[in-house]
Amino acid sequence: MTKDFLSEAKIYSFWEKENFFSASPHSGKKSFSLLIPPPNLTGELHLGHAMQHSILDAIARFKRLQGFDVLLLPGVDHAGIQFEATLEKKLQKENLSKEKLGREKWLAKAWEFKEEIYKSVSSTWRFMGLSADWSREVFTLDPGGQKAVYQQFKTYYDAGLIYKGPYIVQWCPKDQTAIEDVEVEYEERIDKLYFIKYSVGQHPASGKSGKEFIKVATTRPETIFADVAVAVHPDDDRYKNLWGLHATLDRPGFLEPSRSPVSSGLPLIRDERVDPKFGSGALKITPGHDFLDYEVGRDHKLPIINVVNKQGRLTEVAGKYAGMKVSEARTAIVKELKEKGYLLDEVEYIHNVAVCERCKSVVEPIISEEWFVKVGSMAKDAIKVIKAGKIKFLPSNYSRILVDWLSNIHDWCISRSLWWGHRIPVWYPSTSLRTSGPSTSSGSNDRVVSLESPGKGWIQDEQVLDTWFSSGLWPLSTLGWPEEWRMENGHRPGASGPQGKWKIDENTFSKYFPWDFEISAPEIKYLWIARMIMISQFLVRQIPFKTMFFHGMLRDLQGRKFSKSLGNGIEPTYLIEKWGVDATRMTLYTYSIPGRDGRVSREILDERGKNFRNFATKIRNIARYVIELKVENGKLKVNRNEHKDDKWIKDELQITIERVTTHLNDIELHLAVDEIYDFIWHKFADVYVERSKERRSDAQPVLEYVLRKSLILLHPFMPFVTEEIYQKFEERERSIMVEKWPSFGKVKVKKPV
RNA sequence: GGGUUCAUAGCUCAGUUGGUAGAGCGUUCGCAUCACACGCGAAAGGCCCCGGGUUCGAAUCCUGGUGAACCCACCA
Repeated sequence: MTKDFLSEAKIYSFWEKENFFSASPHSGKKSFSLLIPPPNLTGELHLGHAMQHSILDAIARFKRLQGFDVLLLPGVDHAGIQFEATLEKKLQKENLSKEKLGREKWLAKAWEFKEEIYKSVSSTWRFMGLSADWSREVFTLDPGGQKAVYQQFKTYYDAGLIYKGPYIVQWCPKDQTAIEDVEVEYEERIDKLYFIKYSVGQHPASGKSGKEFIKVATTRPETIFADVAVAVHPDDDRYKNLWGLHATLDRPGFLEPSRSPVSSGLPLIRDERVDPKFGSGALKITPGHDFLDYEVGRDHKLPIINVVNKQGRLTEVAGKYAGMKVSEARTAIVKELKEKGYLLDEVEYIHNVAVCERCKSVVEPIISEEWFVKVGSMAKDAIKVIKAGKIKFLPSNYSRILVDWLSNIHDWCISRSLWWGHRIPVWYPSTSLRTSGPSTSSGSNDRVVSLESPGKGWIQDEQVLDTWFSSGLWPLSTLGWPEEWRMENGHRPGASGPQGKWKIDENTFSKYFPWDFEISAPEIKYLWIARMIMISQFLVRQIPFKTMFFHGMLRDLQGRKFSKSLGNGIEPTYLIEKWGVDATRMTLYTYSIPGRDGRVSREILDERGKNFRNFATKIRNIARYVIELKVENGKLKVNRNEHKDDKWIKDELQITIERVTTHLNDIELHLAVDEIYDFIWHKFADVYVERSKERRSDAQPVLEYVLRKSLILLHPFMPFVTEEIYQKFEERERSIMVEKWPSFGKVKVKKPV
């Protein structure tokens, strides 16, 4: 760490001590609220976070200087799946596991681990100069958050929007949980496409089975035990002769007797969703393990058979293959098919395989009992407010992108088989089945929705809620909803009001909600942004935020996302340690163009970092020059006849103030940075300061004036250098943070004191 | 398959209502000038992807190509 670091830390603690970051709900000032997207508790903050936080902080500081009562609210997200995966790795090293510890002990470990990670996140925030109101800092699993999430669940439940039911879900055998479509990635892989002989069984016309057979193409021969039909396209002439005969089909004979309930006599069905051009045009229908098949099966009222369990192993349905892993079973079954002559053909086949976004293991479509929210009507309301232009999106085309997605929305699967999260607030009498799972179909009449146990003999649902269920509530829960909200609607909170860090203040909710500004990476526009809009609209009939800013993604030079597995990540601390916080922030602003991705490498970032580090030095030197004479001349004469240079620099300053202000209002920070940089270096320093040397004392008042305004203009972007210089330069003010943002009307040179 | 975005100096990119191109880094030349060598002064470098259209005039608007990237859906 360099010297600069220490002084930055000193400045930061000075600001904190002076309470400059706190919002003041009771002040008469107009409010401006910014909500920090809660980072996932999985480790260090990355470059994208650093950019997000720098943008938020610049706007917060700008608004504060403009005289607003600014609320910049920090918090972190528990990030269920990701957190558990990170913790699991850590526990493995200690030779521990979820199974060994059990739920209670594991949760204690988890909270310890949370604190550990949190410390690093929190220190990075302070390090970057984030002027957040730490007194209001929140965590999704805090008591207040629990209460808010419960209220959300209860509201949906009472409105009849929540149901539990069997559903085909993407199941991650490694993370042992259902994951959402949006959490699934597709990897291109080369696999084999197998053509298997299904013989025509009972031939109703002749009464006996003939030698006829049809070829069925599949990439997953191991699910053959869960077949319940074979489907062809209705117009496919190749199979016309079989329809009229009500033929049934048998799978390869050696597979019997398996314990499959449907072991032979598969019906031949016709369905338009079958692509006659693919493979042989005949598709085996396996509703338990394929999304398309699930739908086809449902529409044809076919049974569902599970042949793959949640551990990714075959069930007893598979007879002698039971217990084998999917991949092992596939090899073994193909071998036997080949030996017995049922494998008609196999070809290499490139296709997309669904993998878990986080752990990259192949996900299994599986039937599971899960909780859902019917979001259809909520989505419609969200579409309405978006279409009405109530929310300003940057870039603007995101409003249509979100509307498109909301228009085709499916019910939201909100249950996850994890421990880290908000446990589903549903209780069952201990006599009934309590776990969610494939075989469970507990009666719905005897369950109770409650945050606390309804009493002895009740057992809580084992699952937790999807992380996004609480993240989607973030704009509300951070401001004390539902207690605060009810208060303002005439209800006093009961004795069981929120505790912990959550502040309840009667003015908070109405003053800061809806949020003035929210920022996000585009990749979570559906997971998070769309849901916040739906949820706010449903629960409080208001939009969650007025301006929604989507920054671009920082990528590597090949355009790839930064990821741990690729090892192409660049930590913000790399830049900070090399060039300082202010320069790092400036570098990041040059990439903060709405919706536009940036390609970076260490070398490229270093170029800019170095440049802005030099810029910081430049300003220090300008200040040194200006201050030199200031000390000598306590009093300065105002020159009556304005020199042409003075007039020029003041005009240039006016233009710069106007442009920087406009660009900040439009959230075009890269342009604002450009303007201020160009003005300070190439106009003020290169021209005015140079020329002032010939008329030094005459120019002094203007030098001081321009420097003072420049520092204020630059402060939102480079908070530390500007404060450092300001402290040396001004004696009467406490901090640059309590200065006034310059206006760009007609400004006269202030009479120097 | 559906959608979005991008194509500007050697590199990474700006360019806000259409009016003969800008930054940073790099390159070349000169300078230890008393705020600053993390600097100062100067210079080279671009049919603004290609074709067509609108216009007095287009990097900027429309259309068609070509190339690149991303998002969504997903084929057994």
